[in-house]
Amino acid sequence: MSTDQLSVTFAALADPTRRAILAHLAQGEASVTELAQPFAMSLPAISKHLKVLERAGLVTRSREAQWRPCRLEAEPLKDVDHWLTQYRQFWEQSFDRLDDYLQELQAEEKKKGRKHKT
Amino acid sequence: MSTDQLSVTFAALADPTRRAILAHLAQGEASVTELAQPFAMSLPAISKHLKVLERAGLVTRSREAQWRPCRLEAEPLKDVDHWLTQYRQFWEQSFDRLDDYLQELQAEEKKKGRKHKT
DNA sequence: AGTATGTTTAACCTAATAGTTAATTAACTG
DNA sequence: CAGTTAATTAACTATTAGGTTAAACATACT
Repeated sequence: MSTDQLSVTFAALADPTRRAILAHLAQGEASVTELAQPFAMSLPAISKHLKVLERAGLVTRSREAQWRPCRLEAEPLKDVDHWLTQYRQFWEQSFDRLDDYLQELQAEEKKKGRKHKT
Repeated sequence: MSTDQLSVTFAALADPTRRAILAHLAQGEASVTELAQPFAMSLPAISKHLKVLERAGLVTRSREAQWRPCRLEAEPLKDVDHWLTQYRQFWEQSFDRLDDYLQELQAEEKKKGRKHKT
């Protein structure tokens, strides 16, 4: 796996168990066993998933007696949201065909360029 | 890897080479060799990356002589954007402390519940 | 037909993921 | 101190990811 922040975040999100854990944490803090409860999966497996989320900065943990309460951290998700902005035009253009037209124009340019070279 | 659509999309995005390819395609269609050019990587490697993007629905390809022009498809990114909405409150709440307060309240509830059980 | 260009497939390697069970650590309880 | 609860670590397994080189395939050009 790549080690840049965005790659680590996307990789962490690429698992339904981990996304379900985040959804749970969106309701507030929770302990590891609480988070594990909905899954047909051993506790160590959940522990590993939490470590992945933690490495991605999506979860932080405190200590409280023998519990490690987990808490959602949204910062990496904000980064994903920001990364997405460069593509928003591609699904928001439907009501305004200009961007679409510009894209096709560029595609045409490319095609012509290639043919000249060949 | 999980096979649900969102997992496949996130997994596809979890690689800087593939994200760079998407960024390139945001400028318009491109052939495989054109896409490969910026990378110190063999053509088959790029071909594999494209297959991953294609499986995720982020790229479609047509045929034109011996070229397979690749085109960006934004639909899966739109899905990611939609998935993100359930977390937007967590980074947009800064100017309005109410959500924050509610979250802490919930965390407190959880804590109390646990202590009663134990 | 033969050659050049663009792309994919095959076969292989290495490292990382996602899971398991069993053992260990940590903290509280009686 | 002995026992219980919460969570992690260790050791192992199977699968997948991401890369390589060499060979094959597809189309166009002369």
